[in-house]
Amino acid sequence: MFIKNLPHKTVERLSQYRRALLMILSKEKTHVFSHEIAQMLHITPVQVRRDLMLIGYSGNLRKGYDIKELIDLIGRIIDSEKGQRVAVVGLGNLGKAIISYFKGKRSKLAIIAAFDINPEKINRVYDGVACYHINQVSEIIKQNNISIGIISVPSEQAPEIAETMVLAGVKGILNFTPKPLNVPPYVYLEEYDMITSLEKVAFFAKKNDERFK
Amino acid sequence: MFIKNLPHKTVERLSQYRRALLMILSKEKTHVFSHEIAQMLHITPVQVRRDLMLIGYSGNLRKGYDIKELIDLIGRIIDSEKGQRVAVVGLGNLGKAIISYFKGKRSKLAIIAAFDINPEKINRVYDGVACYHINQVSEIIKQNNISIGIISVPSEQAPEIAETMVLAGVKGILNFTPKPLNVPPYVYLEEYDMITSLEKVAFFAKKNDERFK
DNA sequence: TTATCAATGTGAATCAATAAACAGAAACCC
DNA sequence: GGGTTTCTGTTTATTGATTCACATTGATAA
Repeated sequence: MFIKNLPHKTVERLSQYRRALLMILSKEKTHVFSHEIAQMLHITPVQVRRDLMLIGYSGNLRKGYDIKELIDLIGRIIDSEKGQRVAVVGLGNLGKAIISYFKGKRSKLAIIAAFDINPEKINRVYDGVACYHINQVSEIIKQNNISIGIISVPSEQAPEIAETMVLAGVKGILNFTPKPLNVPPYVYLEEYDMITSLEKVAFFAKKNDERFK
Repeated sequence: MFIKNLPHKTVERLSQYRRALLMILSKEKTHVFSHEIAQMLHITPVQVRRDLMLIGYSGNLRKGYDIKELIDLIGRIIDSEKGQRVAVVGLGNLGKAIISYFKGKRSKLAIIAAFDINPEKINRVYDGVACYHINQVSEIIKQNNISIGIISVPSEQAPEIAETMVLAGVKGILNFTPKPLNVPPYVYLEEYDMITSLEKVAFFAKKNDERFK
């Protein structure tokens, strides 16, 4: 499946649509309206329809969208056909949280290795994921054809880990440290900065507080 | 300090500018150029200057911006004068990670309480933060005038916790569960969805992989 | 069978964010 | 002291994302 230049925000929402649809799939409904999807995610129905238009999916007038078909289609667009493997570097609280949040969620996207520097963690298995020493990152990534790396080490170590990962061949990095990273253009980088998010919430909370009486 | 309608993205970057500036403050430089800030965060110098323009800060031509002054000004804009208190509900791996990431970072924004349902955690102190039973959320929030809540419980419980928090008077919520929440307009809500982020990275990683041969 | 209704699909308009372009001024150099 | 360089500050243009407005159409009901 190949669609040119899907907007970033649309990709995010497709992931969310799929999750929401999987949740209602059981409920013996076969179809769903754009306004129902919209309500689940607190967005507008137009937004939903536009996104579906972008991926070329048509609903039935008056019946809505076929849930199963849509889940399938989203999968064919955002998943990689032959699957993608993921490694988590840094198995502190955050690393563990990521693994357990993600466990068993997507068959096409699997966390298959973790790395840490703490000897007590190495050669153990957490939630089904084996942990190796951090100096094996390159080796394990190459061996297992891992294409995505998650960085959850202390900030100072992030740039070095990123470089190792890039050299070992990952194609995407999700960085949980507040350290901005530098990667070549053929590697997709997503920064995920908890501290900034919290300060942002604090700012707008304060602002709302002033505005609403 | 009061500036009308700062764009969301600018607020995020201000938080990042401050962090970056605090890091170079030691290095006995007193001034910094827009292109230096830009380089640290991998954005363009124009972006930096525009943001600073929006908060009404002027640099010295040829010398750049006074680091100390700028840190101060950002503080006066994004921090609340009398400080804001934060509670974390759900002290699993993620909750702990948040607390330790945040520890000692900002004096005006302090995590002062955590909540869990596990008796082993209750009445203990993690990284300086006391943990209470989850049914005390409302009470403790009111008592301590906590204005910001972080939700890191399992998804199913998120809506209930959010409602409790809102009723107890929080003004902002940072939601780490993938469950979209419904809050009144006077409460600022930020959704922070790790699974979507990872799927997004996977999508663009795949796409890059196809594009760059 | 015709009118009405309730949904989709989409061009055009609006809004938000980023980048480009450039005027202006302090410092520097000769 | 005049010219050049290098930076800021801001206006304008561009790009990206969302919303509006409405044409269209299948189902339903009178």
